[in-house]
Amino acid sequence: MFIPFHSLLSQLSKLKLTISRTKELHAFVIRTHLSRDPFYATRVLRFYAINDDIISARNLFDKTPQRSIYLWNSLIRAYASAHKFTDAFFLFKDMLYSEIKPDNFTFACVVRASSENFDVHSLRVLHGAIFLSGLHWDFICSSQLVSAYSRLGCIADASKVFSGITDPDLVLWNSMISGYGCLGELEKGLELFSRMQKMGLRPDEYTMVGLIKAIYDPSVLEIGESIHAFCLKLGVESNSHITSLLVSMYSRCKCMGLAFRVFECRVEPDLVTWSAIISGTSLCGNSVKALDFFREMNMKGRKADPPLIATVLTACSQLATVQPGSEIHGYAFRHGYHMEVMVSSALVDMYSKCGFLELGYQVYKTMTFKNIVSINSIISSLGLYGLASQAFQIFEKALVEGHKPDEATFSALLCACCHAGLVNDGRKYFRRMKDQFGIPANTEHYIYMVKLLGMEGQLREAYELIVQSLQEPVDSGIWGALLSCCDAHRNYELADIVASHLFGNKLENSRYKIMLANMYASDGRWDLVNKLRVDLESKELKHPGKSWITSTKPFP
DNA sequence: TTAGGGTTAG
Repeated sequence: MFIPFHSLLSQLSKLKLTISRTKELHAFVIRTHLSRDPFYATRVLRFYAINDDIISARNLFDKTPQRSIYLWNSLIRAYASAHKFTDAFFLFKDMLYSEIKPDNFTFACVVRASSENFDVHSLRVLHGAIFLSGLHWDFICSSQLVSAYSRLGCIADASKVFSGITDPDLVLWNSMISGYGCLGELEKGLELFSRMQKMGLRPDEYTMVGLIKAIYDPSVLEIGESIHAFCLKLGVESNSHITSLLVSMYSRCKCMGLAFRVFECRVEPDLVTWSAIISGTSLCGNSVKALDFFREMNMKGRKADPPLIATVLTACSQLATVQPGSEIHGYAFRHGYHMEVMVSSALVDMYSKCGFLELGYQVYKTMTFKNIVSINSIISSLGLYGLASQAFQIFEKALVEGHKPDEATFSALLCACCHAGLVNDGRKYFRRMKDQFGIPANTEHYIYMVKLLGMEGQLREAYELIVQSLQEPVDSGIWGALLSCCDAHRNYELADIVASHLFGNKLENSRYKIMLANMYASDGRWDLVNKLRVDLESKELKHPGKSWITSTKPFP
């Protein structure tokens, strides 16, 4: 039968085919010398890229003497989307030495690649090159710069790029709002949201995604509900991204009633939305119900993919029994997903949290492909069991094998140090993280360090570490950890200093106030205890009578 | 006058 290839050619660059059909078309392209035409060369190259045949794409590129900017950009993009970042950057460098100069789309592509490769250094170099090319006014370049800086947590840089644009378009506003959203900077996101509307721009689903992400906990539930209402007004609530994000948002706000309602409005939820309801339910402490959702999904004939299996395994790891988790292991095996790195890492985590470290270690050992996620999960597991030295060995071996540690690796290592009480090793890893790997310490790292130093009674050192290394306002969790140490060591002098930081930056909450009140009570400072009690009771907190005071000293 | 390329979810 005649294969109507000519009819396929018009949509060649968007065509995803079966392997045999791809081979046929490949043969056709060679037979007809189609790729010698500069226009078709690009289309064919993109066709190869979309069909995961990057080698043919490269061959075609090499054999095309007259390369247009389209051809260059298409191959750079093909490498970047295949996460072959080194190849993408090498090709970009070749381009700089060729007669074709990069345009705004080339820069947008490599900027995105540098952020996906977590490479801040390259990003800054590219930003400089964009500036020198005079492309910093371009919307396509600048929106990508805003997104890339935000993805890497450099929100100040993102904001600087954004403010440099006089009349930003919708995509630029959305990129900036999304950047703030990822960091939970709700106020700033809302401010931009209001400003863009004053400028006459109508928000769209991307805008709403950015805002929903900024709703981090129950204290801002009401704002979340207003954002939800705005989605209804815009008519974007049935968008699958919006649905799944609303489910996650209500779960973070511990408001499962609303999460279920959003979920039920969806006739055919996609896998991401199923995943959101499963992880949300589990996050709110009901892993049994989370597994019921998984069963329901299967009854409806939906087949889970590796990320969804990993989510279900995380729910299983919250249970006291290993049986559901091992059943999911069987499910993954039957569907051929047990060797997927995402699934195996979740299995390691699940088995160790359910009390079967040995089974988790077996899974880890049999993994054919390991990445930093799986390495982090075995380090965490070993740490959890107090086997710090084995965790350290895995870490060193991973370095030798060329793995690049990330912030979660150091969280796992510091956690292992905490469980084993290894203060000096903790200090050492904390230092190496910054000096050797250039990873800035995050809130979690500081909390582990505070706990570790607290164990040895080195409270001053912990305090100095916080004030020297972080800019105000320090995340309240770090001060909270130090406050607990002050309580344990009865260091009321330092507790006062910590309290002044907390109150000075409006970071105090009822938990810290109760902790402080107990310390003041133990210290006999009843005037301060009463002041805090009045404050707590005025906020109608449910702490009847004096029961929140646990001090052993008598209340006068 | 043929081409594509910038912001979203687990």
